[in-house]
Amino acid sequence: MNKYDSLTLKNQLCFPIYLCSKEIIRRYTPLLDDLDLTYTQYITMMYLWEHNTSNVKDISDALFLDSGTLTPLLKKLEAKEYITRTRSLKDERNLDVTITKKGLTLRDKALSVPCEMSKCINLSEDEVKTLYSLMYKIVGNLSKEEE
Amino acid sequence: MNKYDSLTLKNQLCFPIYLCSKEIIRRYTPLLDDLDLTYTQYITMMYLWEHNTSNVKDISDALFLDSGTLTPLLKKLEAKEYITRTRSLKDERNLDVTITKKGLTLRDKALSVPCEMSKCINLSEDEVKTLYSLMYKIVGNLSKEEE
DNA sequence: TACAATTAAATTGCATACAACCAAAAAAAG
DNA sequence: CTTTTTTTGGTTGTATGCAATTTAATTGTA
Repeated sequence: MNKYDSLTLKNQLCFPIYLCSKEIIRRYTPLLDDLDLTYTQYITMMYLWEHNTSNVKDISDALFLDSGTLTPLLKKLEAKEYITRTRSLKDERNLDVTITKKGLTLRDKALSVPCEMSKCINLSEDEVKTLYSLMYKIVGNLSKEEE
Repeated sequence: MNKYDSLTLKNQLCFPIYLCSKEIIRRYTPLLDDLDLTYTQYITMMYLWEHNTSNVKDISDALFLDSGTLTPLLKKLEAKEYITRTRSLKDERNLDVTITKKGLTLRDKALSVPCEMSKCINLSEDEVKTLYSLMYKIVGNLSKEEE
């Protein structure tokens, strides 16, 4: 026990969270290769599968990604013909992002991914529930402090 | 309840983990500015504060970062004069990474960081313990599958 | 001891991430 | 109805991350 104990890796809570996130995303990669999606593109598609049409701001708010990340990412999804990008007629500042037929089709191919992932994660239902709520609690606490 | 329920953001466990990691790192940034460190550089220094001397492979194993990430990062830490990089005499394939006096001094300046962070995270001791063990459980499960 | 296999870093290429800044459009204020 | 402010996306710059490849050094083997 010494004065620098708080600065050891094994006493960090953030480090395993960081590890966990990285390793999970690394594990997604081969599962998503079939869909020609990266992890970030996958969650973007997931948002669009639920909403069909949206814009950069709403996607940004939902996924906690800024335009510097989203603009090139959405261009890549457009290049793969999973979405379309058009200026809104009502408000030219907005960019309408809409899923295509090809993008919708992808949803069926993606159905096996969540199941495969949860097999890798391999937690009990209770553990998943606990973890889920703790994660959102932290995210909430972090944004609370920020106002 | 429909067939695509497993593909909604709110039913993902991985998404809040990913969010949490990102938001925590974003919160580290201003705290680490004083030390002229990024988050990844910070955990690398943390490892070196404990070990004084190491090499790329051991750092890589400890931090789950590959040489493609570490090589440029260590060069930056060298440029800041926090570490030295020299080829090992015993085995020229190895790169000796050693902390400098300036790098050691940094440790005292860093002492306030963990405390500040845990104030932002704001979880109870029990919650921290639960979360910590669940995170390492997942990391363990993921690497188990990988042999 | 030659030669193959292994190991450690470095390099290359691609995809995030975010801060900081910018430009255009729309809304608010006077 | 101008002028100012705010909002929305885009751009630029810096720093990861990782897969795949390469190079050099060392180890194992016939």
